[in-house]
Amino acid sequence: MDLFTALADQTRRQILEMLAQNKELSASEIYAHFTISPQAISQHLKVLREVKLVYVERRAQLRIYRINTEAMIELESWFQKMRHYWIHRLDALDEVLAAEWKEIQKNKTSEDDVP
Amino acid sequence: MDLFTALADQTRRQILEMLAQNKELSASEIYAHFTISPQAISQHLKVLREVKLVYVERRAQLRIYRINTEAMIELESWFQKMRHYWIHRLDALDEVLAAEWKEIQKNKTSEDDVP
DNA sequence: GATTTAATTAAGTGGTTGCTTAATTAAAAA
DNA sequence: TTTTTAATTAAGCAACCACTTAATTAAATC
Repeated sequence: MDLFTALADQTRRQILEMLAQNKELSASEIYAHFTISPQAISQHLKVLREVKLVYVERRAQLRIYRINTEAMIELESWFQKMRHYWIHRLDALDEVLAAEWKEIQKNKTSEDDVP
Repeated sequence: MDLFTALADQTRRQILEMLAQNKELSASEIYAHFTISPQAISQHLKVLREVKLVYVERRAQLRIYRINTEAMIELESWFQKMRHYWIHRLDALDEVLAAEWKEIQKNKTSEDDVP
């Protein structure tokens, strides 16, 4: 089970999205958002723990989960590497820059408003 | 089969890496780099076609493959969205920026040498 | 037309996966 | 101490997945 495989499942992606938006969540808080069984969620959380996309802290009977942002950045770095590859293909420079520019503009306007 | 699921397999990631570095490759050129059977590679290429991570052109008996960079950018945008989430959590701002800064510096030094 | 080349599709299979229900463990509350 | 709460682990299963070999399709070459 590697990082990319862990991301293949939509439920797990949704869990990560929740954890990206919240400092920490207990297992109960996480599975309250799903219709599938708590045991199924627990299995997904186990996968995420094993690939270190999340951390868990035992707090009495609570299991508190947090996202590992460094692992997320590591995943993202693969896409940056890929972009680097095709950007540095001289044959594709013009068309690639145009497509990227369009996408970067779309994302950049919301990312620059860091307080 | 969605974009993330297509990326779960290492062989498919390797195919995409090859296509990111080359304008186009025939199926034969692709599977020449692997020890698994050509039929297995063909099945992986089919997955990549179905989720539109690659394009294929019939050129006589050749099947010429190219990467769809826009789909790659779409995938990457999910990570950008996730980063946006945790950056905008006020509780995590300090520690997150530190981890990100370290990673961005690592990637930025190689990405700025666009010719 | 027969043979070769390029590639895909078909069929089969052992292992994995995402779900379920059942059972267990750990801690708090009564 | 018993009951409740929180969560995980165990067991089961149908569907899926990544591989294989076999067969087929399409185009070029002889």
